[in-house]
Amino acid sequence: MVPTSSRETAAPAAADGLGLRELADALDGTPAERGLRERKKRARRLALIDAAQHLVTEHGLDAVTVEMISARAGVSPRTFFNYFESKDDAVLGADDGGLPEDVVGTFVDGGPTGRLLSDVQSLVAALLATADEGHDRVKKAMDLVQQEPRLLHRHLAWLERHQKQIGEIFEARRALHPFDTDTELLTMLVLLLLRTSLAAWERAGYAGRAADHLPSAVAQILDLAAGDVAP
Amino acid sequence: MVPTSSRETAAPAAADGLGLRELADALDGTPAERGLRERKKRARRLALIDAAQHLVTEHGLDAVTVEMISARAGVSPRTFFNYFESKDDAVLGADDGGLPEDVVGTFVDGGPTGRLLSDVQSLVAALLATADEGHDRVKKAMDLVQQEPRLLHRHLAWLERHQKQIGEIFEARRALHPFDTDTELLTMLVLLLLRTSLAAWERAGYAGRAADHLPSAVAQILDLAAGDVAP
DNA sequence: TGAATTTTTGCGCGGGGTGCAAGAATTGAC
DNA sequence: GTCAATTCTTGCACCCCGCGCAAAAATTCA
Repeated sequence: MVPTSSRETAAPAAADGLGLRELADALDGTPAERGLRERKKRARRLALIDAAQHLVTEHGLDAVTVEMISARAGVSPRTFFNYFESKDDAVLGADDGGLPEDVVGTFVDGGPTGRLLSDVQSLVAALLATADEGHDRVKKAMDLVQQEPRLLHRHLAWLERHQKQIGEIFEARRALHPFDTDTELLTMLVLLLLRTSLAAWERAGYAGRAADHLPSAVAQILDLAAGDVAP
Repeated sequence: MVPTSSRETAAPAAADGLGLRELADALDGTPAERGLRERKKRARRLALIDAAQHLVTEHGLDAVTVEMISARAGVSPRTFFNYFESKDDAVLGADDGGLPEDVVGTFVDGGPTGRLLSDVQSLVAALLATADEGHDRVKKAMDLVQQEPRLLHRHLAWLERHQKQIGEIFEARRALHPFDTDTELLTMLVLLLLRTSLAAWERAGYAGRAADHLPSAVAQILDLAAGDVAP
């Protein structure tokens, strides 16, 4: 449940020179985990995601069973459900991550720009930043969503999970810096910006970072509005 | 699969005076169906929706099984799946309906206003109009979505089903009257407007028609944009 | 090394959803 | 009204998802 922030990956990680380092890398590629248990857990999780993504790209979502995935990952089917709530979650490697506290704080305090749309943009940018950490797994997940539209609803599942948090963030800001926009609408706006940015990122062949495509999405909304009020 | 347009309901339907009329009304409330078969089918469908909605409001979504629903509706569990693809569809009474051809035609031809946002608004209004036809069933569905957020993803499921059609509509218009906005973004915008309007309608206690709350949603977007470009 | 804790795994079960073929009901022709 | 064609329902068998439970295996800590 705790957001397994993959910050460690990019961190300096000065050599805590143990012979276990090699094992850790062999298992996973992610160094500097606290213990054998944690490393194995992480390794299994990634193995399951990889297995799921491989199998689905090859045979299609419906032809792949949890049994196949767990077999390919070398664990029992029952164990699969210790790691994921559903097959779809494994395919997408649902990492969550949540919003960083500092970003939330700034937003609630009426920042960073003081303009609501732009500040929502900063929230979405923070969300998209987690996509960049996810290496190829996120990209593969994107491709799979494209290939299997049925997976699209997981975006909403994600929203549902964070709906409350996001709603509270908006309410907190509203209390300090009143605005008229419905919380409902803003929540959907977050989803819209996420989807649009990720789609554009995908169309660009995953060049650069996902958040690079956010400004364009926002600009399109501004254009849309400008074109409507003053044709 | 064919959208069971509820146009017949409003149609003049000159009396094809059979004694069966009473039976039809007893079964359903909707007069003037073509044959016994069609009427029974409609009656069963509505019975299943009512059963599902009743049971779910009473016991919660997860405590209700397809078996219960079909038992309450007086059909076999197997028959349930002749009418709905999933339990959720029955609960929401997924009626679809699709977009009326004339509305689509006008939109593709660059109408009705020539301003993209406003014209998207007309599409959403047409979609919302079908919600008004649905009497209480739609309202109940809305309440249930509120009560069981897990049902929310059916909005997206709906989108998935029509994504292609909607995308094509946008592309068709783009061919005649070029614009820059991503099809992706517009599709999500439709969803955003739908959700926001329905939510507002619900907050208003279902007073008036769902589409009445659409302009406010659009206005909020315009405000958002205006506040961002010129604080 | 041995006890405590965590995790995996096998087992069983309820429920969703589908293909199939038999049988019941509706329809249309006569 | 009767009978054949069509359509629909239903029971049956089946696979898969997802979870609770308890035994067994692995890891941690002393």
